[in-house]
Amino acid sequence: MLTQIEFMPQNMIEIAVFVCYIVRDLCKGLHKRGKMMITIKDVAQEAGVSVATVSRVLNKKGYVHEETLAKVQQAINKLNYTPNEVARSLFKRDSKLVGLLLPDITNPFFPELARGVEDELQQQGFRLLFGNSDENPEKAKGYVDAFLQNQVAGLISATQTFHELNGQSVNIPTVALDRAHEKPYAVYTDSKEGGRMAARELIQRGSRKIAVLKGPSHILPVLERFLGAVEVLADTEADFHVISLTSLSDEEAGKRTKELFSQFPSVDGIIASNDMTAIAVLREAMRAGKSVPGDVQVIGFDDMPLSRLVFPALSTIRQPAYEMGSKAAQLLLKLIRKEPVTEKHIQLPVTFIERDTTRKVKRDG
Amino acid sequence: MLTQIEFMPQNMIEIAVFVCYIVRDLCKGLHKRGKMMITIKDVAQEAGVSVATVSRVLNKKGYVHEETLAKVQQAINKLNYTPNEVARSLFKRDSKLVGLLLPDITNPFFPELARGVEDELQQQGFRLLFGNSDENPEKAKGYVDAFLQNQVAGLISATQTFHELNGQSVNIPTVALDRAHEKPYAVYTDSKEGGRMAARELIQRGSRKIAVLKGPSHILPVLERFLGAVEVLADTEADFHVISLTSLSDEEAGKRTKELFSQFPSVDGIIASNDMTAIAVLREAMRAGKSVPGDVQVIGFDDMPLSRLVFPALSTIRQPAYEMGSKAAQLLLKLIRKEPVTEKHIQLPVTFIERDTTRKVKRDG
DNA sequence: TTGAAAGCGATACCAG
DNA sequence: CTGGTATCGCTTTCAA
Repeated sequence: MLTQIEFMPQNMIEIAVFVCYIVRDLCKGLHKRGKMMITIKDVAQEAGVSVATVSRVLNKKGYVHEETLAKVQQAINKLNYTPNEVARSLFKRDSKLVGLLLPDITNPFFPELARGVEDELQQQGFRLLFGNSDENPEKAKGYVDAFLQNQVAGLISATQTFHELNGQSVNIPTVALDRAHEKPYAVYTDSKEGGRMAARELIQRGSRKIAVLKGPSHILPVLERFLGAVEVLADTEADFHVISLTSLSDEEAGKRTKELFSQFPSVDGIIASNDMTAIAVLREAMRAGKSVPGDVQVIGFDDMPLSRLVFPALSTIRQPAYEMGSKAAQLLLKLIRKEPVTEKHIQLPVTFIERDTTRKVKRDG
Repeated sequence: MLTQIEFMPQNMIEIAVFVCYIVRDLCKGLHKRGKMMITIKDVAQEAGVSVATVSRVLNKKGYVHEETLAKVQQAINKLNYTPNEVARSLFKRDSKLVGLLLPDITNPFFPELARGVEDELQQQGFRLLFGNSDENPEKAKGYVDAFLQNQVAGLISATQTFHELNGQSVNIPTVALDRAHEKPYAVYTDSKEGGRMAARELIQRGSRKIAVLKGPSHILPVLERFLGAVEVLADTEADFHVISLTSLSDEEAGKRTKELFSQFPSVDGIIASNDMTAIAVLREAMRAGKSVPGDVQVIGFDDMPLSRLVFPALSTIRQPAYEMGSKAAQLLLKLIRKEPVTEKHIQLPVTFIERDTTRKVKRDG
């Protein structure tokens, strides 16, 4: 603000200049003054103390006199002040943010997982920065960079492509959501055992001509569950046929299943890559006029929320998605707080969920 | 660092004191030195210029000499420097973050929507801060506060409870994902017309004893679609029966449908609250041995990805979830950039997706 | 075209 | 117990 008027404008030009000065001075130091925000300074002023003191009460650190504390809290309430997390983060070199990298939230397996992560973090005062990588390394890197630039306190990643850039300098707490022994911290399910389980259950329930839908092998847990199934199948006298899918899309699964039924009409058991493909299989079976589980049994993998809703309700190998998320979050939180962790790798069990696409087993004995 | 050694220690105590001083001085100003990060200063030093200059090339603002520019860029590459978004945000009083508040990502309608938002933002260099409100005002408020404290550049909310706290001082760009005329900016579908559409299609295809599943009326679009359906139904000579659900859970829908079939076995058309409930209905119909669409037609609302996978594939009124998300993000981005917006309210059309739970219409004429 | 310096809001040291 | 102040990494005047 002009503090003194140094001259009286005499003509238009001088007036213009004068106005310019006023405007300039008015704008000084206010390069961005859209929204005013209440700062710790305002609180200090209101309470008649220093910012240091306000900071102390904010963080409940150091000594503050009872009365002072009351004054400060009053000021805080009166002004409706909330501390600026950004300023905090800048100074502390970390934040209350956690980055979550998923292949694709649109894949029905992930929402539950994300929810598990989110619930756990939310309870502990952390927030989620979230991205879909589409298993695209570029995108994944973009997100990790962005997370790092925002000084997230930790990272949870369910993408395959993630650990490749992990080698970089991601030296913040990180937990992976794959089976991944090479990674320092991870939460996963026993996919191979899941595969075995699926095969066993089908065999036990009488299937002898089994088709296995092999998902894209570059997705580790998908490969493992396939391997598990084959391991068991190879050990029986059952015939089996492997169908290699290039994606987990339901179109492809549907199409290939149709072919399967016309090529091998006698197939009496199908182990799908996951629930999504299992449902596609189911649909083709119905279309082909097969009775499920009478003519052909079908078993999925994942146990997405909708699997129990289809008709017939899908039997499947359940991965506890929500729990995986929440365990991962718990682990991460421990790492962030530098609390001791006993289990660096957490393996959650898979379970067979018996519904209506498999036959009821006859009690032996 | 001790710059001068003022005395020579003579005995153990003095040595101890001496060591203490050294340690203290070494630690000075290094309250948190876990991970070193490369700052603009390092780049400046490496390039032999000032930080101001580096900042200029970073932001492509102001004049920078060709050669200087080259030097700086080299330094940046050499050091693999990325600017700290937090520091940036602090100064600029906003960030490259956008807050997304959803009722529950686990509800199959939302992942697609979230993906739409995310894709759009990601392309424009923005990142997503994300929370589930469960339509709980406390939680919603918690998230909005957190978003604000992190200086998000904008907010997208699909929760009912959101606008209540909107009255507060949320003076950053915000777009709502409900039909909400009271809100300044919103993206939504024409739910009422959707409801009408559902009723019309069922009537046109011959249903005369129709049951309408009314979802919880506090969810606006759910209420509207119900109202739309009733509006059409009331205008025909068809009987109809309303079932009030207290939630959109499939258990409740299933249970109530079961009751319905035993109470009114002659019901020949069901308008569900959404696809989730429609699938529950479908399942009960199959269980009850009804043929769909022969005995009873079923129509859903939403068109979730799985709806076409169930058997019989679900006929439904489609809401373009992905598009809603991406439109909302586009609108928000415009607001953030203070670009002119022509449409403050964007209404997206709903469409009838004819699949196999409704009868094929006989061409009239 | 460049650099020095003043912040952005909060924290933590140190001296009182 | 409290206040002054340097600092976090970056942007933006302003003067050179």
